[in-house]
Amino acid sequence: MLDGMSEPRWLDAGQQRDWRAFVDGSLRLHDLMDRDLKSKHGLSESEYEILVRLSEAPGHSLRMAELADHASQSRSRLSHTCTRLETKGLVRRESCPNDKRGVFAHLTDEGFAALERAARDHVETVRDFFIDVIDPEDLQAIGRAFRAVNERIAEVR
Amino acid sequence: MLDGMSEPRWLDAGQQRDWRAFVDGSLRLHDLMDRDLKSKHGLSESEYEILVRLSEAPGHSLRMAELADHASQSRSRLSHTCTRLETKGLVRRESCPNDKRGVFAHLTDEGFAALERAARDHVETVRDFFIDVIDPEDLQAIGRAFRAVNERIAEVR
DNA sequence: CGGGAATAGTTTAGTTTTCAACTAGGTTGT
DNA sequence: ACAACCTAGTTGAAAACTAAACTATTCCCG
Repeated sequence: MLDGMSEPRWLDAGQQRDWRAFVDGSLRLHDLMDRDLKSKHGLSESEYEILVRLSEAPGHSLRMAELADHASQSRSRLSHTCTRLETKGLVRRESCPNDKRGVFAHLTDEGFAALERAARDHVETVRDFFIDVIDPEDLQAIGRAFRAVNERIAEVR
Repeated sequence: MLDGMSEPRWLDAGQQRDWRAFVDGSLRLHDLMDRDLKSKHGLSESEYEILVRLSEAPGHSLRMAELADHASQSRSRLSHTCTRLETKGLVRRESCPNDKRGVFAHLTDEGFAALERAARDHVETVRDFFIDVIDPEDLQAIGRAFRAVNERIAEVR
């Protein structure tokens, strides 16, 4: 019975409360991290995230599409952000020899150094507002849960 | 020994993995919810959130500062968003009699109707990509954890 | 009371993000 | 080989967001 009019399956009180806690918490947490990185290192959270992913890639470089994927950003957004990072001298773009459409984003030494400095402070903030206020068991639950969420989202795109 | 040079307390592998799962998951989830609400109802996630909080307030209205707080938005952002919602006819602003600096944001009937329509679809998406893929125990852990995060963040502001 | 500090909210300007259009190179099928 | 289609990435304009300055009111305290 395909029925657009039927009552939706509303969340129960507990589910509602937990979902809301997540929505609020994640908004505030991202906001906090963003301000913190900006004020101390002049990097937005999304710029930071790009540097992190590049630093973990073999040769400190990654194709744009892959990087967009790892950093959970749209390609368009990544293009703009990379332009910014390039003018700051933290990233360099070079075209891919095999596929002439392709572009590699490459973390510069200066970029790596900037990331190292930022990461030291960032990890303290992550601890202070996230890790250290959460029961270790609950942290593992968060890991399990969000890995499942990521898998589910990956299915539809 | 207040020492800016000492090694930071890096996260262990598991903490790192769980923190990352959350960062990615929350970015993708917010992105998904935003697109979903926009395409089906022409509302951004933050507009939706404002309507929700107003709908729960006594008399469907709330002082701007309170609303900003409930919706985890800056006051500036709320002002802009409210202007938009007002031109859409979903919200009305009226000045506060007691405190002449103050402004009440009030959900219009049209706004309430729009929210009801949006909420029906939204809850399905929340289930589909969040509630239904998470073990109920883990969901409760998320609730506990993010309530703690919110409390910690509230301390510093 | 009166003056300085604090609070509520808006506005302006600058930056970032989104959306859709676009360029260009690759792939497939005939 | 070529036409149709797909993929990679960029761009430009519009929309949304941020930060800081600003207006107006209220609070606090000598």
